[in-house]
Amino acid sequence: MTPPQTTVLIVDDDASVCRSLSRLLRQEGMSTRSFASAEEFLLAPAETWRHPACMVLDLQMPGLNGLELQQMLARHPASCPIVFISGNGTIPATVQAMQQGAVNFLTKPFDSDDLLQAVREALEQHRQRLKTGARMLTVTTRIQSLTDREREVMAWIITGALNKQIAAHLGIVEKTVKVHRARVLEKMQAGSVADLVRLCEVAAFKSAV
Amino acid sequence: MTPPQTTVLIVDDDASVCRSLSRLLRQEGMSTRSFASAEEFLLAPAETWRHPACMVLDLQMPGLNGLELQQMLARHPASCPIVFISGNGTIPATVQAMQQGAVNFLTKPFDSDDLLQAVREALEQHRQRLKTGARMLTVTTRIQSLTDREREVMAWIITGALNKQIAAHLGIVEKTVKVHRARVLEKMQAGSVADLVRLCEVAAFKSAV
DNA sequence: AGCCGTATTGGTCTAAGGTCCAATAGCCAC
DNA sequence: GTGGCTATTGGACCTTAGACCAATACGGCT
Repeated sequence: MTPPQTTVLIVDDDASVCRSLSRLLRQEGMSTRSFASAEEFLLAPAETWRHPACMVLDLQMPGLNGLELQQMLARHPASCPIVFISGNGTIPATVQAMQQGAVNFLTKPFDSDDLLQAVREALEQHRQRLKTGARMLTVTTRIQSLTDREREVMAWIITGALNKQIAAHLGIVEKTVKVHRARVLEKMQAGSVADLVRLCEVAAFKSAV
Repeated sequence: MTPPQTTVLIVDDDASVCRSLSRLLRQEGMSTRSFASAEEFLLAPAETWRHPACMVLDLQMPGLNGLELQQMLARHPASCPIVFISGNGTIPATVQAMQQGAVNFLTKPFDSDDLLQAVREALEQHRQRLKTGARMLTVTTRIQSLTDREREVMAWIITGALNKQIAAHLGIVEKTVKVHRARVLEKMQAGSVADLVRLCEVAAFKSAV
């Protein structure tokens, strides 16, 4: 009962591994997509890992290896969790992979159930990431819709400063601050200062001080 | 130039490993304490890992092994980061150790520099944990100093509710809410509602709704 | 019984926030 | 230049919040 649009991306230079993995995962209702190398994967459109997805990544491959690909993807904010598989992996490689956020590191031949469990966990992680990412996006979008002045005022509001104090800091009249304040709450879709503070937290918007 | 009171706890059944590790770390200005087994470690007072500290833990030991000890310590909120060392560790063991939060997993014989680097990273992690832990403690202490009613009112305040609305929810008069509100801000040492919201965030104090 | 902490309510007064209204000035683009 | 966006200010009016004072009621503790 895996939800729709659940996709697992398989990167392995061994075509037979890709095939068998693909078969296994499709039996579980997941769709798959295989790549014979890291380079081939990188050429795929970013759209590919938009939906709840994860990767099953081989450690040793000609060209870019799994760890290098992982590093490249780590830079990307919306990259998907990785389950490593390896024929003859080493402990240092395992450590590095895990330190960089891999969900699991399985050695070939691996147990089907182990892989399935790891993939499910990875998918769950990705679902969470997408959720928090989406929330952050909506908030940052709202922040960008503010004018510079409004952002400035907001920075002071979330410090708990009074309108009078904000006015003094900005060299303007209290009345103007009120106007900005009202517009900030409106644009940010915050019903109160408390809401505004929480919104700024999720977007990591820091105050002036 | 390691700061004072930096302690590394070594748990290894091989006395020679304890000795050489101890010598290495002391040369770097850290104090050490060795334990021949997990059981011996557990008998030590919790005070031992109060200060910036970390553990160097052997995977294979008679009695409780390293992973089991790690699991037991994971339950403890103020446990210290762990650097694993192992003579003949496996990849599955490495994965488990890392999934449970280990800083690193080194194989014997390991490079002194690698170990030192891992230990330094572990100490840094512990420092951070202590810091956030201390902050959380002060906040939860303040929350505990509130009366039940005050906590109730605070829960509504951080939703952004007006005094009048809070009064309606609690079936009391607005005036009373004002009194509670003032006392909450005072006891929580929050200069404003914005501060209060942030304090509640770090203590994971959730509102009623 | 008397004291203390807690919860509750009352009043008054000041300061601050929010909501209408309307207006001016600078800047950029069509 | 005209129109639109932005920043700014003004006023009137109402709602809230906060600070000061004081009071009652209940329960636990000495």
